[in-house]
This record gives sequence, C-alpha cells and structure tokens, in this order.
Amino acid sequence: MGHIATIKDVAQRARCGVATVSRVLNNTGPASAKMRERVLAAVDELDFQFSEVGRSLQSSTTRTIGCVVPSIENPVYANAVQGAQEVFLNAGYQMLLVCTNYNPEIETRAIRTLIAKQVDGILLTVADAQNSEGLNLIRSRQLPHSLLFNEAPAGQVSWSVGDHAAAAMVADVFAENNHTYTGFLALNFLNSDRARQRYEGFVERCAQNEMARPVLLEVDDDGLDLTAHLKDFLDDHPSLTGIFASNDFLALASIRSARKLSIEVPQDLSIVGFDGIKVGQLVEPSLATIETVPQALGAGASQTILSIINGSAPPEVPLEEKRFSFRAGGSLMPLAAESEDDGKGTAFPLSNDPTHQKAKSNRRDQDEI
Amino acid sequence: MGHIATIKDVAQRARCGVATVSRVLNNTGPASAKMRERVLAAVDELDFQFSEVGRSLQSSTTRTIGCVVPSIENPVYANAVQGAQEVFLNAGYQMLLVCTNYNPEIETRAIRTLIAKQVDGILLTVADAQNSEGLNLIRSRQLPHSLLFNEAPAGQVSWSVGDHAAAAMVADVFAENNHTYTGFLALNFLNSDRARQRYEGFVERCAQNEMARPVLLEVDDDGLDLTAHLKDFLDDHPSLTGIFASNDFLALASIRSARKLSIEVPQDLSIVGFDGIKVGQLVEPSLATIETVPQALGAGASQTILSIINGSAPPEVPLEEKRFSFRAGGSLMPLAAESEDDGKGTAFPLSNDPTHQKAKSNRRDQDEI
DNA sequence: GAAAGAAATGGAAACGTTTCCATAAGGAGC
DNA sequence: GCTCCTTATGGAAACGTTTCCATTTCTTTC
Repeated sequence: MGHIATIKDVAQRARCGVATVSRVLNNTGPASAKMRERVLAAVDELDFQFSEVGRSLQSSTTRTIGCVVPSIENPVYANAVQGAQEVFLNAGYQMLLVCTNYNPEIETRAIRTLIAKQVDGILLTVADAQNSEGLNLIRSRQLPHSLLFNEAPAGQVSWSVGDHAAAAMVADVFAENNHTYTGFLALNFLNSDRARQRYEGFVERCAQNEMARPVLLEVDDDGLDLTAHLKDFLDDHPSLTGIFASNDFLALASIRSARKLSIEVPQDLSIVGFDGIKVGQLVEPSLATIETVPQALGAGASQTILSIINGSAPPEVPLEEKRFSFRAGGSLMPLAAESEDDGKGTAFPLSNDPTHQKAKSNRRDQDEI
Repeated sequence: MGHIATIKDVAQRARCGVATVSRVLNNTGPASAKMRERVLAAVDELDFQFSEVGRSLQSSTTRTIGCVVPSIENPVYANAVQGAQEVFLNAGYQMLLVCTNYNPEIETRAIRTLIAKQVDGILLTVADAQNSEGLNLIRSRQLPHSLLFNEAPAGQVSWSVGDHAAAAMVADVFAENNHTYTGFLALNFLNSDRARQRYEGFVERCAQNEMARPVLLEVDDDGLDLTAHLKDFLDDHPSLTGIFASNDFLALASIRSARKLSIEVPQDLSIVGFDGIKVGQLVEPSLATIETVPQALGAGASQTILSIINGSAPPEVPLEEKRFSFRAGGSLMPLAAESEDDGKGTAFPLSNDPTHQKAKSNRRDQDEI
C-alpha cells in the first residue's frame, strides 16, 4: 500500500484509541505493559512516524528556525550558518535557509514566507538593518529573532563584527606602518550596510590619524576586470601605498591583479583584507587582514533565539576585542618612517622614501608599456 | 492583541463564512465584488496571512525541500547548496538545510526528521551511498529525491562529479608530465565514498599508465600538523615527485607545508588538487586541479527533484566531460622526459633528472637539519 | 464479596486550512 | 407572479496531532 500510516492506523492495528497511541509514544500519561507492547508492535509493522505537520498545527510550534543570509558562497556567511545550524540541531531544531543574493525584495518575500510557515524564530542578515521591511514584519509579529552581522538599530541585540571599529583598527595599522595614502576597495556597497560601516570607520580613523582621506574604489562584481579597474585606480592616485579591501577575496584578487600589473605586494603596495578567511594564511604572501569569528557569531545568535524561545537568560554578546582582531601578514609592509617633527603629515607623498619611490616608478613603468 | 489572525477572524470581520474568504484569497470559485472588497479590507486590517501549517495539513504538501550535505564550510558544498537553493526558491520552495559533519548518525536522524516534516523532496549527499540508512528510508517512502555528489548505486540518477574518471584524469596528467612516483593525500577517507572513489580511480589509472602504485597519506583533520605528516611521508617515500590531494584546501595546505619544509612547489614537488575552488586561481603558484561545477550539479539535482514532483521530464545529467576538467596551474611541473625506448618505465627514480635530483637533495638537507 | 480508590482507556474537541455540498439569492423568461 | 437557471454563499468534513474529560477496568481494603 502506498499509504502513509497515521496515528489512526496504528490505533486500529493495536486495537485501541488514538489517545492511547499518543500517550504511549510520547510517554505522557499511563499505559499498561501489554498495551504499550501492542502499540509499539503496530508502529513497527506500519513503519509509523508522527507527522510533524499535524503536530505543529496542534502545538503551534514547528521546531524550525528561519535563516536569511545574503549568500553562502562567501565563507563568512557559510561559517556563520554552519555554526548556527549546529546549535539549532543540537537543540532539536532544523533550519530553513534562504540566500537573498543581497536582493532586498527576495529578502522581504522570504521572510514573509517564513512567517507563514510559522517558524519558531528567525536568524537574519539583512541588506540594511535601518530600513528592512522584513525585519519590521518580524518585529511586529514579535517573533523571536536575532540579527547577525548587522549592527542593530536601537538598544537591541545583534551579533555583529563591529565593522566600524574593525575598520578603524585597519586605519590604525596603516598609520603604525607609516602609510598615509590609502584606498578603500568596496564590493556591494549599495546593498550592504556592513561595507558602508567599514568605509565610514576607516575614513573617520584615517582622519583622526591625520592620514589622507582614503579614496574609494567601488567594483560592482568580483569579475575578471578587477585588474583594469585597479590599474585605472592606481593611475589616478599614484601616491597610494596601501589598500584596504572590504573582504578577503577582494584582497586576494587585488594581489593577483597587482601581480599582473607588475606591482609587487607588499613592496610596491600593501594590501589589507577583511574577514580572515582560512586560505588567507595558506597563500604567499599571507594576507594581512581583520580576523573575525563568524562561526561564533552564528552560534551566539542562535543561542539568543533559543533563549528567547524558552525564556532562559540570553548569552552575552562578547566584547568587540573578542569579535575581531588584526592578523598580521606578508601583504602589509611598513613604509620607512616619516621624520617625527615633519609637521602634521603634509598632504604630499614622500619623495625620499625608497620603498614608496620604488612603488611609484614601478607603476610608471607599467603605465608606459 | 497578541493574537495572530486566522481565516475565521477574517470571516467574522468580513461578515461571511470561511469558505468565502478562502475562495476570494485563492481566487478559486466565484465571489461578488462587494464581498471580495470586504474580505480584502478585513485581511488588510487584521494583517492576515495564511498559516502554511494549516494548508500543509490539508494539502499534504509543504513547499519545502530537505537538503542534507556534510558541511557548507567546504565551498564545493556551499556552491552546490546555493545553486540548489536558487532553483528551489524560483519554483516556490524553501529549503531545510542540515549539515551532517560527515557523521552518518546525524545523517540518518536528520533524514528521519525531514520525512516527518513531510518535505516534498530531499536533496542529499550521504557518507556512503551504498549503505545509507537514511537513503533507504527515503526510497521506501518513495519520496522524490536526488543524490548529489554521490555516485548512485544502480541505474539511478545522481548528480556526481564522476570522481573515478576525474581522478583517472589526474593520473593521466601526471603521466603526461612524466611523473611516476605519486602520492594520494586523503581526508575523511572513512566517511566519504567520494574520497575512496578518487583514490581508486587514481590508483587504477596509474597502473594502466605503468606508474608506481600511489602511496596513500591519510590525514584525519586538516589541522596544523599537516607539515609534520608531510615531512614523515616524504621521508618515507623519497622518490615521490607528485601529490594528488583529494581537495583543493588540502592541496593549498600542502603547498604551504612544503614551503615550510623548504621544499619548493613545483620545482621539488608537484601538487594537484581537486574541486577547482576559486582561490586556487588567485594564489601563486596557481593550483593545478580538477575543476568541477558544483553549482550546476546542485541546480541540476534540484531540477530533477522538481520534475519528479510535478511529473515533468527530468533534466539530463551532463556528460562527464562537462562535469569536470583539468585546470592547469603553476603547482604542477613536467619532469624531464624519460627516454622513450627506456623499456616500460623502470621502477626507479631517474637520477639524471636535475629537477628531481634537486628535489631529493633539497629534502635531504631538510632532513639533516 | 462489596465499596472505594487508582490506573487505564477512548471519545471528542481543537488547531487552520480547503473543498464538497447544500442552500440562498438574484435575474431571465413565461 | 411563478418557475427555472445561474451565481453567491455558508456549513461541515477532512487532514494528523494532542489533551481534556468521562468512562471503564483493575487493585486494594475492609
């Protein structure tokens, strides 16, 4: 028979009522030994398994959590999702995953559907936390949820990296290494509040460190024409000695593009990434970057949701210094120090800096080919 | 009111029966203009949305697909899952994701739960397709499903890379480059039929090519002690000139470990990876590897499932040559050719091969430190 | 052996839908 | 104004659970 057994079939076969079957199988309420045995036998013979749909309708609980992220091709999100998934699975929840591809419409639609499916909670990274229709829906429904990677608007919890401060740290690192003229390489600037926060944090701290205002290079896709973009960019801004890439892939791609342009990293150009993906340590030169803990953030955010669901005390979001740190790497090199009493950092490149000089000449060579 | 509106609330507010509300909202059956308006107004005022749980119970369909993979930290699976997710989302399905961490028990449990949740189909990569409890459950329930990455047992569809043939291709590449003494670096050998199939394919083709039987180096975790393992391995097998790593991460890690041991890749040792992850092209030396199309496999497998569900013609699995190809890279270098008439490849390393010689001496140096 | 209490059991309602079927309302034709 | 048909509408069953409550069965105690 192609028919899937229900509790009624079991009851019939065990010659008892459905209530008894339910009690036996859930171990709720009394049952005689022989009855128990009959039920178990019937379950075995019919290969019975409860329908979670029926259960959900009755209990208005689905043991399912929604998870909305931009993409899992980015290992940062992949790790976070994996961390979350593990926590949820251990707690007996499964995870509905939606990748929005940084598209706010998909985001909204997905959240709507998740709500309709009556998920018990939602873990999400939205395009813009200040202005997310989906997030508003969740809030108005008072559905247990936690933001991941997004900075939360008001005094709400969010498991974010601390993009602003982390980017500021990059500015400090550049300053410590005597870099003054830097660029910021951005991807998905429009659809990612994180990218914007990094840029802001970087720009602000550069100003505080009396460095030049970083120039912005925005690329729309991480396609193969990065080399061309980079060339134009460096041609337009020949004094640049360092680039802060808004993620590690972009940083690695930049190193490669630089190599193609005969610009050596780090001798001619220093590059710092963001995220701290694993391969960054495997390559040569190793990637200087901001190391983050996406898996921990994902796990933490999940626990926040679980604690809301079962009313226990939510975990504390760790301090910023636990959420990111600078990882030194071969892609960043100190410039020879500017003499300390040289006034407050003139706005011109140092022509007596050999490293810097080399960078420029090298680049010029390239230009003239 | 903290109460979520149901169809009854809408009916009450619109002063009509629930059947009418259902008809209006689903556009099934007739309804007068004024009634339609009243219902729509009520929906708006109450912020009503259908409960998918109620619907599912009634329609015995959930618009949800289960997806079981070992891990999404591995970009191969991440890409495949992402590809699948997109196809499903476009078709109006959402995806329950479970990562098993290569653990068969989690795998079985997860599949059981997915069945209980009455997913409309399951996309899965199992530890061992020949012997998977979960897979049997799915089959006996006749649930629409498709294997992903696993080779299917009998004449069943599966969206796999073609690990056996792909690994054979690596053997051919080594042969073409005059490598005779090779090693196979394996991870998760126990819990991955793919890794085993790659090994078998490689060993077989090496034999056909009259190369030495590849030596197997099995590592249990991709931790930091790969360097130590590699050193021992190369000490034990000094004639080795090439290593086939069962995935790209392992390959990159090997290159790094080699670098630490002052073994130069590819001059002293050639390395070939598997999977074709993106970063492999960004690094120096670039990684020679088998390039695969995980996203396409994921998308294809999803379409197979959808076609089973709605009874349409399933997509064809592309030919093997469309599913993998060899990607040349700087990590593989040809050895000086053995003289063609030298008989059928003697079983000893060529002492007149400078590159090879260098490799050996270099390694010896290392040993003596 | 009867009464009282405890233990076991089953019936039925409820959860939120859809859909079948019956009924009500409206209009056309005589 | 009546019948007849079409179009609207609502009641109720069904989907698979859990749980409340009432009923039955078994022990115990006198």
